[in-house]
Amino acid sequence: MFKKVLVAEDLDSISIAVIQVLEDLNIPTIDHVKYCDDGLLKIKRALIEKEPYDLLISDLSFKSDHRTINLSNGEELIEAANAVQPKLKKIVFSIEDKSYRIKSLFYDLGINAYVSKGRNSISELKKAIEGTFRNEEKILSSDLSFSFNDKALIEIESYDISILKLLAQGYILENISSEFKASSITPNGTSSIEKRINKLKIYFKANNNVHLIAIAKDFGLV
Amino acid sequence: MFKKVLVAEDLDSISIAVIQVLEDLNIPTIDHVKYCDDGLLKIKRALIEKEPYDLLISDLSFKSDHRTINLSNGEELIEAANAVQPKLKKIVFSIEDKSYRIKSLFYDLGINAYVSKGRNSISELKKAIEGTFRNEEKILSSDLSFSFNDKALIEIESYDISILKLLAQGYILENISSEFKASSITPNGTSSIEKRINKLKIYFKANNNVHLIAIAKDFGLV
DNA sequence: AGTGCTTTTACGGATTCCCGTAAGGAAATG
DNA sequence: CATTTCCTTACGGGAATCCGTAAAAGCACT
Repeated sequence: MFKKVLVAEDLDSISIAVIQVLEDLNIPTIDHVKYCDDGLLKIKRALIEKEPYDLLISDLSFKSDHRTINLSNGEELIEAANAVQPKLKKIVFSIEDKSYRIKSLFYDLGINAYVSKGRNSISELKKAIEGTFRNEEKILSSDLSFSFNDKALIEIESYDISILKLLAQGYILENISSEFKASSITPNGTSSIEKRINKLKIYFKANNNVHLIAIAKDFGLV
Repeated sequence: MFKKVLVAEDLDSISIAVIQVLEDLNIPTIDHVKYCDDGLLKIKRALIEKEPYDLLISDLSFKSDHRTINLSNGEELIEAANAVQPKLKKIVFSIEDKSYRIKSLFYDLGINAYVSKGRNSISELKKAIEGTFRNEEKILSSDLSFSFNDKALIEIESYDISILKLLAQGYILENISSEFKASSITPNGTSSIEKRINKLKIYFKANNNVHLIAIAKDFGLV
């Protein structure tokens, strides 16, 4: 079993349970951080001391408070961890259950398992840790209803997300167009962007832009 | 100290910690439900058996799954509980930190304490339980930065929320107007509604309706 | 080059939003 | 009862959207 595990989780009410799982699995070294920045520091230090972590278990969203921080969420922590220790195994333990966001964790950040916080997530977490140790790939907790074969949400790509993000910030078509030109994102004609928004509206069954953004917010796309 | 406490919390990873707090306080009877419906049933049954609960500790958001349910969140559970046992003491333990929503819990649902899930919420929860037992009023966990004297968000009233909700559902001004007429909500002229939306846009510094809804979603108003 | 195909961009009319001004009505004041 | 004030509603012009059509550009293939 794993020898050294790092837990990144801000809510004390949850970290207690996670650590308990790790203790049940007889893992000798268990470290816990409440801020992403501290997590990265610990990973770096462990590498320097030639005693690197075997596994990172991280939440996605972290509350902000008085402290000024560099890494504000689990995605950023994992990305930073990948930069210094690419082979580190990673399990995400979060409330998020939107397939779009979870898929990108596997494809873009190379995580090994995703466990959704739910009514039986402790046993799911245990299974995921064991599966990750046996080098199983793309482990999903069983309460998640989608599979990696679903085509549906893969087609929403980062281009669409960019549009939705700017719309949600109050940009009008023309602003988005010039913003895209400035960032050399194509297509960037107002008309093309308009068409794309139209597709999104059809896809999400939205009556208008306002409705579309409300839905996108619900899906956690922005 | 309290004799009989009910915990309504769906996430197993959190309920473990909450129950541990209650055990530390030597509370003889601790019950735990993962669904709001079950919570109401237990409250009713305890009343019938003449052994009612002293305290309800409830989360706000509950995940939906295969099960069909009547009460879908903590607000509804508390409302239902108030109907059958008005004097029941109530503590809400949730991740929510938007002042608007928290205030309405105190004013509309008469809860005794609100504890925000955070980095030190276990000790905050303990303090809140003790304070509630001593009949202290309107207890807020200390990481929440607002106070009940803030005027700011009180002025957003249910009329505004109705408008925002309908906007988020893709209604145009005219639809909202007729919807309000049908529900006999006044004012209901398109022009008045328009003006009110305008005020909201100024208040939230929104460029347009799309932006406004994005902000409203962030504030948890819809 | 030339052809067919797709993607991108351009344009125009209808609808809706945006925003200022003003008319109409109810309550309050004197 | 007249006047003021506040609230609601009406109206109009300009801006942004919605939605369809068509031209222009890019690309693969021959």
